[in-house]
Amino acid sequence: MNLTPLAQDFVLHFGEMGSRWGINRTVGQIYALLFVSERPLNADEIAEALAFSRSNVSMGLKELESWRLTRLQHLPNDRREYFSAPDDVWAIFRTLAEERRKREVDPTLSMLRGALLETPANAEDRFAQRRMKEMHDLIELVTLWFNDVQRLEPSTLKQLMKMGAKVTTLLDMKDKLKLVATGKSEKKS
Amino acid sequence: MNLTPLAQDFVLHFGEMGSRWGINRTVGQIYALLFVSERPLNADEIAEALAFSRSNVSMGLKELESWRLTRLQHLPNDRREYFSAPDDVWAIFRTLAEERRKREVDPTLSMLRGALLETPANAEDRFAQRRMKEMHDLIELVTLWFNDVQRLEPSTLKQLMKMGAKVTTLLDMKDKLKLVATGKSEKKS
DNA sequence: CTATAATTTCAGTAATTACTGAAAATTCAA
DNA sequence: TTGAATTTTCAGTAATTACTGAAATTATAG
Repeated sequence: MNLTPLAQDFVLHFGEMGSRWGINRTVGQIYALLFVSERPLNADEIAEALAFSRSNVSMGLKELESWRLTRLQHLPNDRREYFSAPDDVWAIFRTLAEERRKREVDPTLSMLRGALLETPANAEDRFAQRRMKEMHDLIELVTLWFNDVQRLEPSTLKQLMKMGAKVTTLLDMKDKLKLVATGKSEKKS
Repeated sequence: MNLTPLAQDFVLHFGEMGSRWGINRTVGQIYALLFVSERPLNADEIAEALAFSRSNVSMGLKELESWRLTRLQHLPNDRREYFSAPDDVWAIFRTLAEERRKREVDPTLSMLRGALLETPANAEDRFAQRRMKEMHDLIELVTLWFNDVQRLEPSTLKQLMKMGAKVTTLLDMKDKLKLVATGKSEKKS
């Protein structure tokens, strides 16, 4: 199996990017390869295409499985395992986000909650706790929001994102309607 | 300068988290320390508090400066430089996101655009390009959206996030109003 | 079962990244 | 200017992380 220059570039770029996001370079490359590959690949094909040892590929695939980012299947009359990336790019990003939340965000939130329950030893601690509270509240807000919107239909989500900051016009509209309904006149901002 | 157990835990946790997000552990610790510190700190204080060499702190602070995450100031009658984290947690997250976009997302988008302009060598390339297009479009959509909403007032943003998926009710409302305005009756979904 | 194909594990090694101390460079008060 | 204080640089080393090949394990066709 030989990579075309096009696939080559993509794979190398994602290896690089992966390593900037705390993902092992080879794992990034393996996933990039699966992502652009039309048919599922077995470990030997991956090893050959990327020139990694078979054992390295095995570990990389294990890692990807632990992130729930791969699909595993079997082909008729072939004992080997074939791997692929999900068809839906949105699903991939969502899984990645969910998994990072579980591994990094949730533990951080509980560390912060624990710290906020401690009795501050002095003025510095009191200040530190105030800061931790700010961080906790921000992370929690974003997490809850994310949890909420990730359940939306991708089409709805796309529609919302395309509106961007214009969603605020909807907020304004809502407020105006409310004012009309209650018979109050609009306030000046 | 001696860290209380409270600050200690926080600092160690963020060192750990940093390293999972592609940020050097000591840089994460330095920033965590600045974040929970009420007054700005100089490099020697940081080095002592975290038991790093002075040169390591120097490099860490340089790194943080390159991310635009620190404020640098001088105290009266003191030649040393004092560092602090911005007061506003939202601002910190926004800066981090902006900087990551500049360093990782934008280069990825241009790599993808370049790849999409190439003439595919074969069927595999054609498929790969289709996948890259999907990824490109998703990243672009999210980036534009982010760019858009980050300009909102933090209070507006908070209000929107608290609504979460309920923003869709606003969308529905908008659609209904439009239908009323154009004299059409509501369709069944 | 048995033989073989496929996968995983893991100890050893390679490669990378992080850190230090010493020296160089810079800054600034006098 | 000068020289002490401060910061930065960087070569060398330490620590960590990644990778490999050989051996062990697991799976399955016959």
